[in-house]
Amino acid sequence: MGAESPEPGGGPSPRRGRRRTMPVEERRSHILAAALDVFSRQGFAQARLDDVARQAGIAKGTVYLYFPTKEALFEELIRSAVTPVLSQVEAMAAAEGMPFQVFIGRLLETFRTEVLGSERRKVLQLLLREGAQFPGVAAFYHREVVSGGLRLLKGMATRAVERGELASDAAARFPHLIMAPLILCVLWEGLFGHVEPLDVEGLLAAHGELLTSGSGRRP
Amino acid sequence: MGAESPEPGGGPSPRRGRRRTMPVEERRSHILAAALDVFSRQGFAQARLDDVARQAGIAKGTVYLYFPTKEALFEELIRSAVTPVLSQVEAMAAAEGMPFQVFIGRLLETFRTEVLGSERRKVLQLLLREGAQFPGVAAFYHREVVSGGLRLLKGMATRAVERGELASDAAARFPHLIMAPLILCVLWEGLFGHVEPLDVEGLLAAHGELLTSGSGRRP
Amino acid sequence: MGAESPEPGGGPSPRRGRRRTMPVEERRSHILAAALDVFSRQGFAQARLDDVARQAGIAKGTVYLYFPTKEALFEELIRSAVTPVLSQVEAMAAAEGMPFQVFIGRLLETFRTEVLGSERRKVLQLLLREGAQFPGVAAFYHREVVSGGLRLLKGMATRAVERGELASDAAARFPHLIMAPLILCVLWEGLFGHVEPLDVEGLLAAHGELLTSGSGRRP
Amino acid sequence: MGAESPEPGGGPSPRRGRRRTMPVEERRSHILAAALDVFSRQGFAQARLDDVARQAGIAKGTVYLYFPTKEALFEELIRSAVTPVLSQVEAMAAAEGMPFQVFIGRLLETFRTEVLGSERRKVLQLLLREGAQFPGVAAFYHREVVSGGLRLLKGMATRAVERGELASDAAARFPHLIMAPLILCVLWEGLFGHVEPLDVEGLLAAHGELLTSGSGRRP
DNA sequence: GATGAATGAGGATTCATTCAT
DNA sequence: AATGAATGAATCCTCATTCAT
Repeated sequence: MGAESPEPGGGPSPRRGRRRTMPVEERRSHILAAALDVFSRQGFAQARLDDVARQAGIAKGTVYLYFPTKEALFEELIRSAVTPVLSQVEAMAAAEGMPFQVFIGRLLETFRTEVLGSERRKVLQLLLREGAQFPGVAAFYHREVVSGGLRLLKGMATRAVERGELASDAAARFPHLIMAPLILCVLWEGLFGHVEPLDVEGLLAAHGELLTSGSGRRP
Repeated sequence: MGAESPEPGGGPSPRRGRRRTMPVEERRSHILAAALDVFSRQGFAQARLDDVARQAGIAKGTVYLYFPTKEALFEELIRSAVTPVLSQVEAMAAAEGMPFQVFIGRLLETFRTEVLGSERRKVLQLLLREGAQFPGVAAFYHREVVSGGLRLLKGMATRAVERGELASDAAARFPHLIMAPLILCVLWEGLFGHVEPLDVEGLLAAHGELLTSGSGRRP
Repeated sequence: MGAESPEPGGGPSPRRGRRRTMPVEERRSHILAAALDVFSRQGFAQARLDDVARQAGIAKGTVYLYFPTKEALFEELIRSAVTPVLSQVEAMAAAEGMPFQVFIGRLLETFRTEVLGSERRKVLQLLLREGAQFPGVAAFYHREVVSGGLRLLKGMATRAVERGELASDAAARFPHLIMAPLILCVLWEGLFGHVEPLDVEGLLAAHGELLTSGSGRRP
Repeated sequence: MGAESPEPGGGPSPRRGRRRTMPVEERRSHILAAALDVFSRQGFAQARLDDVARQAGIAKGTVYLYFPTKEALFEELIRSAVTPVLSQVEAMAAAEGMPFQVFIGRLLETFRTEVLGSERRKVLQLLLREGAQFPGVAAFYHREVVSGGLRLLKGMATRAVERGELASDAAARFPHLIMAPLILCVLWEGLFGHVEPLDVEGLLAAHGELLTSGSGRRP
């Protein structure tokens, strides 16, 4: 009757959590890193934003100060991890006169250290697993990475064929073939890594061998 | 699975007089087929049992008469789709004296029609996407399919090297390389198929070419 | 590792609640009645669907089998309580030759018993309080009740003026004036009812008096 | 805004040198004005303190320097808008010998310009909509405005009856009847204003006519 | 066996309130 | 005093699972 509040028992209670203010971009990265970890471990749908927050050392609601929805967080995750990879390979490819065999060797090595051996592996796994549910992300990734990457590889392979470094133009026509085993490594690690670890180094070496097996100028 | 349980309510069950709308196994397959379709379109977590039931033309509760949980349904899905594929390739490999190049050609062709061009494609996509969340299923698949498949390919490739059909033993050491582009095709279709369709036939042909490029006895 | 489930601790637990199946329409009404009660006591925004469910004696999720959203529930609430009232007054007005004073008396009496003294009072209170937040509902109510009601009153008042029963055509031009005190009663009950109860009967009688005060044929 | 802050690096704070951007009372009114606008547009529960702050041109936290809770803000809102209205009418009523008809005319006119045509309309709408959720506010409003207002009207009407200016004592017994159409106007504007605008001037004139219809000394 | 209405735990999202700066 | 990032309780809604028929 005389009570002012419509629901006497309700209302938020006092807070206790410690607060740390942090540069916006740094916190953003923290959240993205936590999200990458949680999403890649649990899968997008299974992951709880709560876990992401806890992993990032912040409160649930704080995530929403940086990303409007769970989906947006996922999309940003993929987006933010994209540019660095490609540019590195592009730089590598820019070196004129590099033999195809050397290029492939460096490419595989780069992939091994910069993707398989880093957090980027998780990004790629995430894309491979969840991409079908996020057409926009898949299209973005295709546009920003796949398309350019394949074009670059196609160019290198084509040049190699023209120079007589490659007996077959298979890789020039389908540069996908250069990437396929790399993708396989990423997948294997996620699926069967615990059952039967893969000798990635050996596999990639063998792949390089196969790619350039018919190489050498035929008289 | 649940089909064998006696009347839960007790009392004498007039079991023989009952006519089933459909043989148990047939209904099971219907459910599995529906689940495959729904799961592969929506992803395991996103898929609703309601949709599976509707697609199977039955009531939601009926699914639980055949599979105890959603996860069990998923696991059965993968399990039930496994055996047929392998045996076919094994039969193919059994033919003595078949040149490696021919074997590879048939393998790729079989994969193209029997996997990419069939419902099995969905099974594989599903495994690739969800396998990491189902360690048991992944282990099962590795044990029942991957392991044996790789062993078979390894044997074939090794024989080919011994016969001098292959210049490099790369594929013999890492038969994964034979499968990688096939896996790539399955992935591509799910991820980028709508953005940039893949010339699967061409790619597989190029792959076969590359695999056997150094082949043939050098004079 | 060998566990099948991605999250061993998760998943729903067994249920205990009693279930009662009930004719669909009956259950719908139960929910609407509960919603009316809860919404009118707490206000739409403050009300929890949980409370509505508890009041209806069902589980939270069951509400969603009958109404897609909280808003839809609110809208149905208003919609479902609309038609009966108007038709009753229309029937009353249909009696030819009824003196205006008698009509007004009956109208006020009907409003007192059928609205103020029933659940419809809550519907009206709800509409008055929340209508501004639900333009669709307000428009619906205007179209289905207000508009027709005012037209009816206007007709009656106009006839009364023509017959010389009313000295002033004020009510004929603005039949809203006939309704205003009724609305006031509904508001008062919700706002000040506990502080100072209103003598509704007296007020309505006085209103009727005032409406027809100048009545009687002037020579 | 931030320009006034002293050296953040520490040292003794020269507090006396601080100039406030704005006198406390002025800022309070700004917040109340903003709250009135936001609350009356969105409803109390739906309104966000964030919006109030933005509308007031201050930060969210600043609101809490002036009002302890959202509810307190609402209550102050109603409280602060109360006194001015009543006193004006009281002043008007103080004029001895004013004919009732004239008084009513002025009252309605005052209401039309000072309430319907001003921010006070929003206060009244807010009270009518949310009052039931704030018993304390409703009681306050009843005590400070309604009660006194009705007493005043009752007095005027009673005098008019005694003077023979009114044929009926209906309005003297229930001065609510004088207010009812005014309330209706406020409600209508919020509910149906966009669907069917109300001719407020006409309606109020008709109301005045009706109130005094039997008036004038009968010869 | 088959059904599908009912259940209720779970999780994304909101927002009043706090507090370090 | 003012700020606004951070907090986390609260709640709508979903959907795997159950069970009365």
